[in-house]
Amino acid sequence: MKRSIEIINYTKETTDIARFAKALGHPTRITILMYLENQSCCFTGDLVDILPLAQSTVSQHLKELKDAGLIQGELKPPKIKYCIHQENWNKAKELFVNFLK
Amino acid sequence: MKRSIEIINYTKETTDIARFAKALGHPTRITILMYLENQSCCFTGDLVDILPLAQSTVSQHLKELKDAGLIQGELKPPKIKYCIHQENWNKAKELFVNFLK
DNA sequence: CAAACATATCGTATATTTGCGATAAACAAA
DNA sequence: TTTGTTTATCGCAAATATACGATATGTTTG
Repeated sequence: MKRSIEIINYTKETTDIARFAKALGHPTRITILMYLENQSCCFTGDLVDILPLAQSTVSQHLKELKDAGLIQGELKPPKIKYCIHQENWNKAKELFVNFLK
Repeated sequence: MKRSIEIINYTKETTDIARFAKALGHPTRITILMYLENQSCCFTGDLVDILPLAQSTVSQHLKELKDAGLIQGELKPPKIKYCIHQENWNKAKELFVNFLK
């Protein structure tokens, strides 16, 4: 897209909140995270079974959650166990609570 | 995009969280909301002065925040005063806190 | 009514997101 | 080593988001 020359210098807090929020900004990803909260952990395949989406699509949503730092994957060959990244989860909570004060 | 025939039936809570999060998923909108939290209210022009973005772009971000229910506009002709929509703001806080427990 | 002002909306260009099927990669088991 | 299992990645298409300038809208003032 056309863009102003100037590059906007947001504060770290601002970009952190926006980054977490963006990752949370899709109902499928919320569903995945709610599932993880209940099960504490799960495999990609479990989610593929639950969600009416292609395996590649689920994998892509997981990647986005991982890139945002909200989940982490642990190798349990040939599967991968995904869990909530508790440290970043707490950080996100702190940011949101403080922001939505 | 290509889509599975099936329409996904997310819970209301899921779509509510995702909708709020999506609106919060851009640093410019976080900046606007932080400004509103400090000033309590402001005019579109104030934000145009602060942000290195075109007036139409700022207006568009405000529309998204309004559509998500996070802010509300009050006519103070010829200006429009924007404030945080406290009721929905609290609702968002509740949803996030509960979700990020 | 005309002019000035503030803001929204339109039209458009580009970037990003979302989804799929196909394929690749990594590992276990035979 | 081959086969099966699981997951990630690639390539593509469609949808949505982001940004801009131009224009429209609504209101006050002269």
